[in-house]
Amino acid sequence: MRLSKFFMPLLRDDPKEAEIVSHQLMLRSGMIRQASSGIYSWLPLGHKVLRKIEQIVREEQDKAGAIELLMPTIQSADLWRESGRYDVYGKEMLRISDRHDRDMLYGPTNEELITDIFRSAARSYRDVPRILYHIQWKFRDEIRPRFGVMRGREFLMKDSYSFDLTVEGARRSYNKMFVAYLRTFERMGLKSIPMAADTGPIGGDLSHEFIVLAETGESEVFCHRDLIEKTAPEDDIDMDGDLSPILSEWTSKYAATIEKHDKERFEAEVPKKSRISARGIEVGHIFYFGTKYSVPMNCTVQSADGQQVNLECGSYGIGISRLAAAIIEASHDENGIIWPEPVAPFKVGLINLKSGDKATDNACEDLYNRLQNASIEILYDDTDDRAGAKFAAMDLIGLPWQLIVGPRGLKDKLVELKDRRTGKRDSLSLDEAINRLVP
RNA sequence: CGGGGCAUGGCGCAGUCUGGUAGCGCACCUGGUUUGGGACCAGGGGGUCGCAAGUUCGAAUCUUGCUGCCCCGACCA
Repeated sequence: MRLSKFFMPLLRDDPKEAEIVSHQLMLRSGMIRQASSGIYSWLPLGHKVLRKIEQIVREEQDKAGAIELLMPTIQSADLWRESGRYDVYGKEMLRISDRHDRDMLYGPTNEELITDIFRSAARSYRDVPRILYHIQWKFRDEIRPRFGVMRGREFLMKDSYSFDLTVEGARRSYNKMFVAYLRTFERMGLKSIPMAADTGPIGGDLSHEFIVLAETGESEVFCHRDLIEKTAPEDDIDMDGDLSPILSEWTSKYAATIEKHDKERFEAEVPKKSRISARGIEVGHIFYFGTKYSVPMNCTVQSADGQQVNLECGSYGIGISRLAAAIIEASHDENGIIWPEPVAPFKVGLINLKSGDKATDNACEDLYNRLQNASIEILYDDTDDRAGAKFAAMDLIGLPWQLIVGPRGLKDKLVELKDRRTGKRDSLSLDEAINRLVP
């Protein structure tokens, strides 16, 4: 993409409404624009990041055997009356009526809808287990939206729902999602730590929050140092095998958010040098809730011995739009964003230091074409801004690599490759630069 | 929802107290000089001062009502 043809409105100053760094940087880098309180448009740069995150989540769900579908944003109130949640949910639920005065709502979550879908299709124990998921926008009319997309009213979520015949089966589904989540966040360059959590209004008795550590995170968390140093299971893990050892490995050490923190237990269980107290952001939440919806909504299958059995269920969320902000909170410096490569909107920013200079233009065009042909995502700053402005803009938007081309280096047939994270620059020939960028 | 604050060009702000017909920096356009970390000079374009009613010869400024947005708290992926 040529910057001169792209749509990326940068701001030099922080808009005054932005309080936290991810919100400031998302606005300044032209990723998002506020439409109204807690509701955002995703501009091209932000949209690319959102899609990258979404795709990683999708791949890890698929790998765990979950099956993608898509449910609507607008739901009928009838299903919610059936589960009993219509009157319980409160003002967070955006209630609307259609032209026939039917009660509708913009879905804050989808347990009712998926249960309705599943009960109408599943007849036999052979139809389970299944994990179904979708990636869809949700709306919760928060009393006070804040921090940009970190706590918006409209947000993009991945939601999975598991259906099993038995409690043991439901635990296996839960374990799959648990492991999938570890891998998902690690692929995005994040350190996530599963922490025991309240089950909240959804109910149930087994639940973990996945917390990403970030200095500017919103909640205070406490955990054993070993958990920070742990890495997620490898790519070759058998998701259909017994995952419970991994679960115990990750849940046997102390980890709690401030809400669940037990200071005495923390100090009793964890040696002083291993105690971590930090800040974090909740990016995922998994629940096992048994028959909470399958009983009132009569979601059953027939078992091998001929009985009608209510299914054992769980739900598993990942805040996709929130992750974009969480990644920035965890990865930035005073100059701007530092994208981990797997979620970067482009891999490389090509900086032409002297547009209009023939040798420089030619070298840039050559690099641009060759990298494009190698399927490298590249943003070419071909504008006639001054060098300093281009450096500042490229640092702000945080592409992992900057390829810097100017007359000074070209005299010796060299260009510079700068690593955004470390700031390290290497002078290389054009061919070497390309070899470094093409895997 | 309780408490506090803000609303003036794309962004950041001054002007409001003390009423006289709108200004600054950045950004944008034109020309020139520049050109490796947010250049300089000159000349331009862009604003029903959130909305409505009122007071007044005259309202960004005073009064009343409304709306939107932000911050703290309670709540939350």
